[in-house]
Amino acid sequence: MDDQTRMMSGLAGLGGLSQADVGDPDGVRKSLGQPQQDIGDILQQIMAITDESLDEAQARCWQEESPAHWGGSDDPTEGGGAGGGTAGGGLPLNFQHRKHALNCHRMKPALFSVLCEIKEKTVLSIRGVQEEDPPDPQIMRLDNMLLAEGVSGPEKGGGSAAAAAAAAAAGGSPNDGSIEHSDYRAKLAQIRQIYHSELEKYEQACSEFTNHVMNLLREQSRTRPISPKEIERMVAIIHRKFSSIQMQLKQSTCEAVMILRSRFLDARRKRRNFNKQATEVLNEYFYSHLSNPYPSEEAKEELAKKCAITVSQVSNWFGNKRIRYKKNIGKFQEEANLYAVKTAVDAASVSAQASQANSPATPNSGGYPAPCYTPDGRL
DNA sequence: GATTATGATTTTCC
DNA sequence: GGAAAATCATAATC
Repeated sequence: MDDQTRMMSGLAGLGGLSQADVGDPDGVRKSLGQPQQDIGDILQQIMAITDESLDEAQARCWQEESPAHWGGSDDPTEGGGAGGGTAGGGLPLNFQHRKHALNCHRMKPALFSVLCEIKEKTVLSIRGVQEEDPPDPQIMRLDNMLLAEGVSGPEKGGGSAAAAAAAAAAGGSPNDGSIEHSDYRAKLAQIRQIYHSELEKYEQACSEFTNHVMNLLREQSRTRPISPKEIERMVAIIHRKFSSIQMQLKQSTCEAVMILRSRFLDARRKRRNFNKQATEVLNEYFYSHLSNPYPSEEAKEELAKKCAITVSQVSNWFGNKRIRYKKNIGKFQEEANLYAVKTAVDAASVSAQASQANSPATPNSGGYPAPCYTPDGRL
């Protein structure tokens, strides 16, 4: 059954109602001029009003209607009949009257529901497919990032968690209490504040605009068929528009956090010398394994634990030490002698077996360490 | 303030 | 991918 047939059959069903069923408010009788208004005529009236623009209607009514008809109206919404015969909006009274009569008609909701149904199944059904968008992955990424950085969601002490993570990543202690750390927190809190303030503004504007549009559509739904579903769709469209603005805000915030974070990490590059004990442990290992100063992963972990530094710091230290020793053996000779003696003393105090266990590769224990190169030119 | 020492990063090589 | 080599950046020393 096509829409037109369905509409007509629906209307035919409505037409079968008795006058008592339909009712007949006085206003309608007066305005339509017939005690038993045919349903088709009502439909025609509706179509006439809804199809034509206000300007067209106004122009037509001004031409068609004689001034004698402009006398007055029982429509309280009109501006009264005296002095000119037009309603508040400048529309002829007849036009206003007819509209009001239709609004009051008991059949209007049924007719409008049929029209809404037709409308729903034609134009809106096409849009409906496009409107069911999945959540935007970009927004999800931005949201996750803002959440992780402590900008959105519950406050993490001004982003101290992120700062701690950044500090840990840089190999430093998160409890440094450095100036950079507090600066980072303060600036992140500032970004957070601006973000929330702007977000609130957007949400408020969105809410206000949505309400405005909803009221407008509800008002218009008195004179043209607008289903609640259509209003919902319109609201969804508005929300999508505002969410695209929100995405820009989120992007800007993410960029600001990234810049701040990179500055913070740069600041963390400020190196701090390892403490004396850590340097001693590392040097001891280096000079006692001078023939093969390449600690295994296990040895690195052990050294890192002993020195309270990270494994990568141990790797860095050995990398630097190897290259610098190789470049200037003479300069390091004294230091090498010192640690050789120390190692010898230590070795004497512990069992030879323990000494072996401590040195997976053949250690240069005892004697003066001398540079030793591997065939490929390495130490 | 210049110099040196040293931890970290980047580039290059195998 | 790991190590060497070069380089950067800052702490420490004079």
